[in-house]
Amino acid sequence: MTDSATTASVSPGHAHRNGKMPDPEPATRYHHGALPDALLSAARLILERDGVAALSLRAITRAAGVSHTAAVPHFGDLAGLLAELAATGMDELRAALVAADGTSRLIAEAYVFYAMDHAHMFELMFRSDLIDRNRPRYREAASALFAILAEPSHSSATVAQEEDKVKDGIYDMPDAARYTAAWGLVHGLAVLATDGRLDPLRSRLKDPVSRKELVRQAILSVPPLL
Amino acid sequence: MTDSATTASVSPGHAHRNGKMPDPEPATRYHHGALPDALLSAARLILERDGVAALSLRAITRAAGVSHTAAVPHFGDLAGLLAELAATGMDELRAALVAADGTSRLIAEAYVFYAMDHAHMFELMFRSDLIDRNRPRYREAASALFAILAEPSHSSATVAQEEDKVKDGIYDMPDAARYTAAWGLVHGLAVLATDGRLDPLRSRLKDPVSRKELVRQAILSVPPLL
DNA sequence: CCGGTAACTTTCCATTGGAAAGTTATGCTT
DNA sequence: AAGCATAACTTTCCAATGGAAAGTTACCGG
Repeated sequence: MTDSATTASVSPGHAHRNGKMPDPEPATRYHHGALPDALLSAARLILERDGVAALSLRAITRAAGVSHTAAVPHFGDLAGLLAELAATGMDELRAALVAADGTSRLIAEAYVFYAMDHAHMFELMFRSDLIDRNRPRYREAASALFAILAEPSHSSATVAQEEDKVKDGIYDMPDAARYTAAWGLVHGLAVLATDGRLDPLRSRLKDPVSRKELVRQAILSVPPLL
Repeated sequence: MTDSATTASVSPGHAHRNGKMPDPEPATRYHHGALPDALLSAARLILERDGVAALSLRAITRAAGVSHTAAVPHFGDLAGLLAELAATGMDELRAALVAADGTSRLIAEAYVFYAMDHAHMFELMFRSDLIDRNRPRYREAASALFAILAEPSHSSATVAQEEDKVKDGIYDMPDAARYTAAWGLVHGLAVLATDGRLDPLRSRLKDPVSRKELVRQAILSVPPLL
């Protein structure tokens, strides 16, 4: 087969910069109008359905109904496109952490659970060999994510104390060490869990529990770090 | 270019099953005699020099001076070969942990430092999309590695107590949670550090330190888990 | 000595990302 | 309102990949 199965054809969407409608419904048109979004949607679809390995330039463009080089003007190359997609994942993870507002343990849980609930996206987000980490969009999303983890407002100290500490975004070692440990813990748990690395242990459990429960207990076994 | 640069030609090695020397030095011979080892050596060379992305079947076989399908009889496919290579990495990491015998913090440090000192190998070891995790050699190496982390002998309890606990390799939840957290922490730190994810934070440090120092402080900021 | 089989090589193919060059439409300028 | 620069695409081409298939070579047990 040449394509067929993977052809999900993401619709154009129409959003010309000016309000002018370009044409009612010309089955296929040369200038797509909203290709970047269409490509990202198509890529997301493929990612969620078939995993990162299926994210080929050709599969994505095929799903969007364009030629396999059509992404170049917008994203440069595949790594550029995937970086933009990964950036949306970063945003979502960040939103999940913000939503889990509360104790540092709930934030930690939110990090790992997001990864488990969006394993493919999470993998893409940290596959440095696949994405162009220098894309501004990605850089900012990534740093905004870390900012949540390094936000001292979760701690027990007063607001005034903490606002003082974070001045100019400069950290002192005790804080940096704790943020690093916290990120390391949740990221490691996320990676191990989504990769099935915890299952051998889980199957040797006296009374078995779900992946998430094991992760939760693991987080609880560590005193709050933030 | 077709090859040249990547041609590192790993020497045959000679180890015919019987003691009989097959031929003094016939520049090239059809039956290599020790292809599996030669391929693994070549792969290791390429991995350490150029990273996992360079680990193509063709590059490896080229470096070993054989045709690009010569690995099939021995390893099945590329994922099989890489799994064997990754297994040796698992063994080395395990050895490093054993050598770091002592407090659980030193073991944790050894885990992360091995990853940082052998970043490419460490990446391969956990790239489930590249390796055939079902290969017995890999499975055993991986489980042996975890066994070190889950070895209660690092704790403060008596030998008798612990030997009792680990009976039949069945864990109860409190232990499992601690082992999971410990592995998560060191693995996460290893992944983040080797991927350069800690550098943005590091550059915002009041008084900068090396990657390793940051990692060490991070580990120290967490109470011993094992 | 000979036949079976494992260890290789050669050839072939589908798939990939990207470069290069051609085509089409858009919108800015006058 | 016309036309022209240019951005958004398509087509074609290429080198590289992993693996299947079929052909060769050499070892090894009888």
